[in-house]
Amino acid sequence: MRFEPVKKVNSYEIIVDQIEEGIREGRLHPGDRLPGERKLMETFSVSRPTVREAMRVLHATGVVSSRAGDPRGAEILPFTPQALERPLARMTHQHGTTRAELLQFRLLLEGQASLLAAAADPGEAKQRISACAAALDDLAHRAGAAGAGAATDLATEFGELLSGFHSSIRAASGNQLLQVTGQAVDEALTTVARQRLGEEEDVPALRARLRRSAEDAAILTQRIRDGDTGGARRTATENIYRFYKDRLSDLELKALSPLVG
Amino acid sequence: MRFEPVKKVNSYEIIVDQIEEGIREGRLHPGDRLPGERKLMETFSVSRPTVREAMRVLHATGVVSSRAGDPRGAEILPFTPQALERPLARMTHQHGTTRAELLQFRLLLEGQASLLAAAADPGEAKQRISACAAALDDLAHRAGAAGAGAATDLATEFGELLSGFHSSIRAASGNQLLQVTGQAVDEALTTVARQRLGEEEDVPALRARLRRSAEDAAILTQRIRDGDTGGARRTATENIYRFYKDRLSDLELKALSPLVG
DNA sequence: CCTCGTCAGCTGGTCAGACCAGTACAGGGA
DNA sequence: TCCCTGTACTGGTCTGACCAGCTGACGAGG
Repeated sequence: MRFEPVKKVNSYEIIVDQIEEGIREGRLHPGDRLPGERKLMETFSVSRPTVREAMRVLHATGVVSSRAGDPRGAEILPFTPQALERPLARMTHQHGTTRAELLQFRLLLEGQASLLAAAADPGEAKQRISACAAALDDLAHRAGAAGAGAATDLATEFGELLSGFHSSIRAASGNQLLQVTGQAVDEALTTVARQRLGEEEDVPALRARLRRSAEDAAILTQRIRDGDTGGARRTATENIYRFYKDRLSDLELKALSPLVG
Repeated sequence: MRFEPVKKVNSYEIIVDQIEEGIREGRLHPGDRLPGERKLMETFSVSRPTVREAMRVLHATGVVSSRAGDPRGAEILPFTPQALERPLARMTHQHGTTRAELLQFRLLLEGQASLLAAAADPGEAKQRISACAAALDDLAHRAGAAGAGAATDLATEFGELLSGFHSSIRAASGNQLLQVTGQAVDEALTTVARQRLGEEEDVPALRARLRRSAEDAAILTQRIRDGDTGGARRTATENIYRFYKDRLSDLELKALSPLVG
């Protein structure tokens, strides 16, 4: 006979589980309202602090939102990628995850996202990719012609457009997991690594890089529109690899190289 | 002049942020102990319920663990993949993520993990892959010869070994993000989809599938040991694809096919 | 000397009751 | 009709209390 270790279940966990189960099973939908705390303490037969601890957990994990004074009670929120970012960021910092691993994972995801996007049926999602690529191209021309604006502003706008381009590819892949995970990794990288990358860069170099990225994006877009799955994957990984090539250590590049080509 | 929207920060969030920041910046390490709640309410100048709400959040997200009566206070935990499983599972259920997407994501991750494992230097991690493949082979032979045991027991042991095999590959990839994400998706799939898959299966069919999986694992192991990155990726995806081929709808298979080969 | 049961002093878990600031909404004033 | 205000709630926070459980020290027994 086998025994099981005694696991004590705190009261708040029971409440959290019941509410999350209600959401999972479709009895509670985003936008629905939970009863007030004083009502909940009756239905669960616990005191208000216990109810509050449960609500705190649901609040902190992005399941519900509540405002003081709102007589409609806490609102059930739709899922957000942000819910994944917290643990991802924690893992990155605490678990000894290096920047190289983060980049490697990103390269891997973007490559597969491009492949799936190429395999997907043409439609609105693919048009958004083209629009994002066009916006990048537009910025590249504007920056080259006018030459106005500080380097940091240009770099920021550039980064946002590039991020949006990749986001549109992930969206076109048709896989929400890929989409959300990619977004979380993307933002984690922004937070973690941006300060050490591309800070000290003069304007001409930035413009050159911008032009190159715009061209790369155009090529990748074409591959995806052509439905060239293998080519899209290869182009996406090569683009990102080249993007980082001059600014990473040999050790970090070595981690990325197996995924290229 | 630009104004910012008023964001009300609850007291507990300040405490949570401070503790998480301490962990991020290396002032608090896993295994360290936090002061008791009554001590914390002094240092943060708040009441005990507020401290408790903060501790609840940290407890629920797997950052700390606490037991009643322990005078050493709450313990800071190391990061666990389980922290990602919660939001992943929630996303799967609530955000309309289908089983096809989950499988697609898994196929994608396992393929890339095998590629990276093949690219990695030989070492202890690769030996563990061989050991897991050998264990699968052993079970296949034992099941074929003795024929004892119920089908469910056999299926359970089979599933655990196969899961361990894939886990060892992810570990050998050298990327913790890949490892953790893969594990989370794996377990999410187990929870979500197992009841609808492989339930009604007779023993001979199960044995045949077991033998096939053991052979597949052996081939994949060889590719990884040979350092054949492309071959490892292809073999891994094909194996998983064939594993599911007879038990999924055409629509689901169509989602997987772009990743195969 | 070592082992083991006992017990005090703490811990976290839970409760009851209270006050305050903030919100929604109905009803009265313009 | 519109705006304003009051009211009756809400959640946020605090105080104070009790209980069950753990740890570690102490002392009885070997």
